[in-house]
Amino acid sequence: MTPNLPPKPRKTPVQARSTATVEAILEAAARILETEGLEGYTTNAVAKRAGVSIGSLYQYFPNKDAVTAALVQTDSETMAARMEEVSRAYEGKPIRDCIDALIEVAVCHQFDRPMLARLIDLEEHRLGQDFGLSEAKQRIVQVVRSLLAQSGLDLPFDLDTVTQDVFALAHGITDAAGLNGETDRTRLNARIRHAVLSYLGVPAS
Amino acid sequence: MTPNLPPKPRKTPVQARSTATVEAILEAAARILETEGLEGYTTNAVAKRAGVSIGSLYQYFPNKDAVTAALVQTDSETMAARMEEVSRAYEGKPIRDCIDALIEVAVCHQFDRPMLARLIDLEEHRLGQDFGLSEAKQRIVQVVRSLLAQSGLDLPFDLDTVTQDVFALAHGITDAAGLNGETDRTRLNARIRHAVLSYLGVPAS
DNA sequence: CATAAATATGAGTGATAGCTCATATTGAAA
DNA sequence: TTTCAATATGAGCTATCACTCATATTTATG
Repeated sequence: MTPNLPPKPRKTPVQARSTATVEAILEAAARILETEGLEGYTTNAVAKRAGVSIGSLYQYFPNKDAVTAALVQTDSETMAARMEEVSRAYEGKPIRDCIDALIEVAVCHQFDRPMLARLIDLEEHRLGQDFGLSEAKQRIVQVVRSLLAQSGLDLPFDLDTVTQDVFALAHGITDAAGLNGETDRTRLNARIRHAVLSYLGVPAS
Repeated sequence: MTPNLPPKPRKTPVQARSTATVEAILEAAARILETEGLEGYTTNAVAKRAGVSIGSLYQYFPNKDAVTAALVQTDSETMAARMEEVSRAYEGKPIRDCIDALIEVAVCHQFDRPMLARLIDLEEHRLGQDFGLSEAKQRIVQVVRSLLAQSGLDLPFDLDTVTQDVFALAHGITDAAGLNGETDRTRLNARIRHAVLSYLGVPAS
């Protein structure tokens, strides 16, 4: 049986040409979400802005959600890589400095493209775990979790809760600042730093 | 000139019947956003769940965005009223208690319907100020702003920044908890309380 | 060059969403 | 009861969106 089920239409790019096409599509998707929001986020619009035909898009992505999922995944993996790098670079150094650097990364990630970050977050939840999205996200959490575990701090709640809350409050503050049109990143860093350190109970320097 | 521009088709309900219709529509809209998300949020679906015809919906709302805007506005006004009530009730009492009560209100507002709260927030920003949404939101902010102003606390940043950040971090923590499927509201309150009080520099009790 | 695989194209298709409008029903005032 | 405004109805129009497919072009390889 299984006569001719159209075999999951997603070719893997092998030539440089098609790799560029896929990259252009993902970049276009990001830019459209950023500037037009979900309403303007159509596959035809993405293809057009990427400078490729709609047919090309569907050669590499079986459907629209797959484009979104790829965007989310790329985004998460970039973030994970940066945070792991910072974590390595600050090994042995004071925790305050490491937290500062991590905040810098996180803020940079969502502050100058607030709408995009927000919508990626939304779509990530909508798509759920069914697309294998969670792996990179867990690596991100793990960086902070183990940093806190090794810190010797007397945490106000259990380790997982504190980890989640630190992310969440930093996320919340950044989100609000971004949507509010703020531009002073240094100032934003200072505020998040204050919020995080005081939540953790790190004594003032 | 101006021959017969279809005069902004929005009737104001005058009989009890139509008031009930409008309420049913808004309630249905909320429930659909909560359970189906933006994908299932169509005017036809809203009308169906409200138990009215699609034509009735368009008698009272000129378009889909107007339904959303009304939902947002109702939501904001409920929130504003509750916070103002708490603010009045706790006048003269210790600021810690008032903050607790305000957190209770805020958490209650978005914790048990996290998806709805999230999407309302998103749509609110998408619609922008063009719908006169901001008035109730400003009242909400004002409650906390004046509470802080009268507190005599030595704030870590300027008043408006602190106000915004307190909202944002509480919002972030609640959002994450809600999406994470947590159910223990008391515990969540404690965490937000800790985050807010330590951010504000209120000494431990 | 020859050939086949990889890649690109874009008009077209089916489904659905927002919204209209002609008509029907209900309620209130006289 | 008569009459008219208020309210309700839902089939159907139009636009748009996700997605397909037959065809054309480009590249790799021998």
